[in-house]
Amino acid sequence: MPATMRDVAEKAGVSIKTVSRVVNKQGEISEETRRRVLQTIEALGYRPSLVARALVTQHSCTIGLVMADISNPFFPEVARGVLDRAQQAEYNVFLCNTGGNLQQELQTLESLADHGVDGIIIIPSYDSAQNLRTFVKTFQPLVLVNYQFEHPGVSQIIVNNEQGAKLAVDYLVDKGHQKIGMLSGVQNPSSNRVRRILGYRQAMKHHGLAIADDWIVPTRDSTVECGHESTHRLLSKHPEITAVFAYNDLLAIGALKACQELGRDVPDDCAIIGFDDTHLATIVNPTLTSVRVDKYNLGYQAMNQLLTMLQTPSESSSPIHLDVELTIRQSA
Amino acid sequence: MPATMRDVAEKAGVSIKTVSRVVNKQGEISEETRRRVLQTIEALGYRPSLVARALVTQHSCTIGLVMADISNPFFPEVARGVLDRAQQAEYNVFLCNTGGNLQQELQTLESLADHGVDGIIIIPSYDSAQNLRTFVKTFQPLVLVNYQFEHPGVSQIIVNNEQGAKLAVDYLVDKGHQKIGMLSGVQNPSSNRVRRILGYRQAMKHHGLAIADDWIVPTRDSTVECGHESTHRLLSKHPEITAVFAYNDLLAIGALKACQELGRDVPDDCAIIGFDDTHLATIVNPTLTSVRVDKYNLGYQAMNQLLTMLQTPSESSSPIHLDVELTIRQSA
DNA sequence: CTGAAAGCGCTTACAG
DNA sequence: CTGAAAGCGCTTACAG
Repeated sequence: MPATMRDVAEKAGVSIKTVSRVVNKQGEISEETRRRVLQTIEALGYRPSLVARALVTQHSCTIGLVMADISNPFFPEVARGVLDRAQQAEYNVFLCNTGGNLQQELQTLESLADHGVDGIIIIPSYDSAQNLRTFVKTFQPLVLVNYQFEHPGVSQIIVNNEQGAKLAVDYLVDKGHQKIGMLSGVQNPSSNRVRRILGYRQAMKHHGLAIADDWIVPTRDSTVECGHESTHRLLSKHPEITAVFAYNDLLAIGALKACQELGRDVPDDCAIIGFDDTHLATIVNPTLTSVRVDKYNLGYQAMNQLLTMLQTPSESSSPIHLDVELTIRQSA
Repeated sequence: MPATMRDVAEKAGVSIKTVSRVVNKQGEISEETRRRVLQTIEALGYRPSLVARALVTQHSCTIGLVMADISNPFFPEVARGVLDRAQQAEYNVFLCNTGGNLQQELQTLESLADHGVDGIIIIPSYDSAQNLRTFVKTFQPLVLVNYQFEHPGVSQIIVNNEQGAKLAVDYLVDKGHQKIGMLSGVQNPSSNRVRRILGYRQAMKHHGLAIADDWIVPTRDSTVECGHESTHRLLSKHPEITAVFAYNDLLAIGALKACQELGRDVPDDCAIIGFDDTHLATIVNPTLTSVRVDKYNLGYQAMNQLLTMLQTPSESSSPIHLDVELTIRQSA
């Protein structure tokens, strides 16, 4: 049985309240009492129970981090950013993996609330809107990563997707490409997806370049396999295309494979650019040029924003946009 | 302010205790009262506070998961296994990332104890022994992943490293290789490392094959770059080597690059086998043959073992060994 | 089948 | 500078 505050108080011959004051460094205390209490704490190896404290302060120093799939190389970096910032502030973090299942997502959120977390950071799925609407009624504050959803008590950290697509297209055009295809990812209305497509369209337009409708190919999934298949189809049907901009690195890596099989040299016969700049980009051959998202910072800023909201609950922030850059490697 | 048990009791016109009984499905209750209480709970959107419950039951339904680096592709899979099993049992999981820093590891462990977790799963660093000895005195139960440390209240889940090395060597020998080098990873006494080297030595011996001392090359780090450099040196100094067994996939991928630069075809001029079978193995070209570790299951079994210990605290288990297999792809 | 009392380990006003 | 009382939201014996 670990020692309690009462144990310390009895052994030191003071009241519980005095021990509490020493532990929390609040109020004036005679130096002598303080020392004696501190010694007793040391001797008994006393540590305050955060559970008991949480019950009375309604403040647990814990938060929840909810995402679809920690196995996806994008997420661990975000998690690390959250964890590092949380640790600085002496918060502990519950990690929850929903597997992209909406029902489980809602259960998870409620379970976190039951555990008394002070706030939640969530990277929603494209179709989480209903869950968020339901949940935000009973729980705040919330920080959303890469998700458009305005609500009091809710903050958003969003990657500048349009800028990323624009950087990719500008670079390709600068290299002399005019017929640029896009692997646009799973056909859903995720704002990540919509905005990357939008950025691509706008950039092309800005350069006075036309886009054939079927240069933009949605994929069944955002995997290497799908990138591979889709690129095969795209380049067979439209051999005039000399560059491919992919929704993410996995699709881009699939495109790399397809070009190899089609005997098209990368980047000379076909340039390829990915998105996210995961660690996979440096491992493939040729290495992948990719739009770099500072995933660690995404998590770090999300936690930082949550801490701000925890301090000043009134805080109603407009979305924070995170800039991206283009990391140039061999594939383009 | 969320509704409390007292709110429900008052509104339903019963005692707090009766509400508690309904919520916890314990004791006999007249069907009519039960229904009325349930209705009130629904109406008020009441959810029991797990914090309050934890304080009295000394049982929080939370555990801690401690690791060095969630960014390393090995760990997210383990985490997923832990999370899935935890969720089945309605446990929530605190994730802690130590960055391999021993001081932070200890602080993290103590912070988890302060938060009242029921148990902890830790993937220790090679030099965590002192921390574990200190911490286990005040906190149990503990489950260690891939770490040798016998103690009451401590269980271990360990990958069968020797078997993995043996599978790799057996396969290479079967393919006609006799001079097999090894990239043995960072020179530290981690049991993973020691046992993979041991397995390699034993398997070679078993086939009657000699090993020159400098066929086993430690690396500065376990990264692609180090695998790259080390393989360059190894193959320049010992061109007779026709196969390389690497401590992990990253080193093996570095070896792949080195062979390419040296003009040695993989697998014909030099076969390469990695360890862990991370998702990187399928992405490189040629794809990497690797000793498959069921990382998800490693986490799943760890959580399972922790749950067992939580139910029967006496449980003093011997280490659980997880078998591995060889996933054959193009590199060997 | 239901309830009043005590207590989990702390902190928060309120006194002195 | 220090303490006694009440209470955070529950559960655990103990009664009836």
